[in-house]
Amino acid sequence: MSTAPGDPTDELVTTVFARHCLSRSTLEDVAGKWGILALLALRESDFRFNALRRRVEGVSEKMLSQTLQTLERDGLVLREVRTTIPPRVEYSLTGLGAQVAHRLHGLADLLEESVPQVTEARRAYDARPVGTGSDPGGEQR
Amino acid sequence: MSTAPGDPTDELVTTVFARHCLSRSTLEDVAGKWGILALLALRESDFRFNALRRRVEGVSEKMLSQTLQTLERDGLVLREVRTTIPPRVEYSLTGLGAQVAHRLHGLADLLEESVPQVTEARRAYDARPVGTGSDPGGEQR
DNA sequence: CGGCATCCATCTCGATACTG
DNA sequence: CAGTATCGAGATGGATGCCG
Repeated sequence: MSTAPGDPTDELVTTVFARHCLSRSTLEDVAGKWGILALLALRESDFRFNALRRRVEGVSEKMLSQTLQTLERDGLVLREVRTTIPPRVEYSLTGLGAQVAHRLHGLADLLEESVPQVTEARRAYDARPVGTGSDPGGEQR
Repeated sequence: MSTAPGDPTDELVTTVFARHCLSRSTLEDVAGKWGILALLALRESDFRFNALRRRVEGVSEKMLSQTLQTLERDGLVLREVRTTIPPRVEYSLTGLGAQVAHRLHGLADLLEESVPQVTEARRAYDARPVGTGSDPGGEQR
């Protein structure tokens, strides 16, 4: 009984809802506070560490480093080191990373376009007094 | 100089990288640990609170409540209350929410398919000793 | 330059308890 | 059933110092 009763049964059979599924942990790695932004940035071009840090406003050295390690571990980001002085480390997307980033770009794009809608929705939400009495049915049982 | 030198200049002109852009805050609302899962679940069907809670494994009452409030405020989720006894609250996607959820579904789907790749990538990453000497160029400058 | 290690302030999250 | 309130644990993020 893994599907809800009356489920329209679209083709979404993923198990991201499952607690310990790897796809869910990957999803969290990607979607964490900085994962999306890092992937989107790398979609524009390869970056060296500090350049990437500048591109993603507000990220700390620590969190960017940690985020990139996670993404590298998941096989989404490639890290190339040149042990020169000064060092030079280039980050880029792997094939899989590019596919993920492509999807994220679609999402970010949509949200960008929807800024006016979201702004209005927030305004309306914040403006409403208290019990917005949406109480259509009176079935008391 | 908002674009990196040598930028291929694809059409991604969003400002999600900017610290205080509304699209970025919305992105964080959506992509937070539970936002994605809630939206994906609601894509399957409408849900009442506890049913949704069961669908999204591991979410606490508090976080689900908080997540839904945020999504409602952003205009992605609709909340319908029936003040009967016992109370009955239905959650569903708005038009915008459905668009967002559609994108997220694509992402989740991709990650599902990529489970083997990610598994292997993690294994390889964890197995490697230390300095995976990728040091192609010796340009010391 | 590109890190990692440590300390420390803060914020988020989750379990529990309580309300309508 | 559908939440809110509270509190402790852990994650997050900044500052600083060190290393290759």
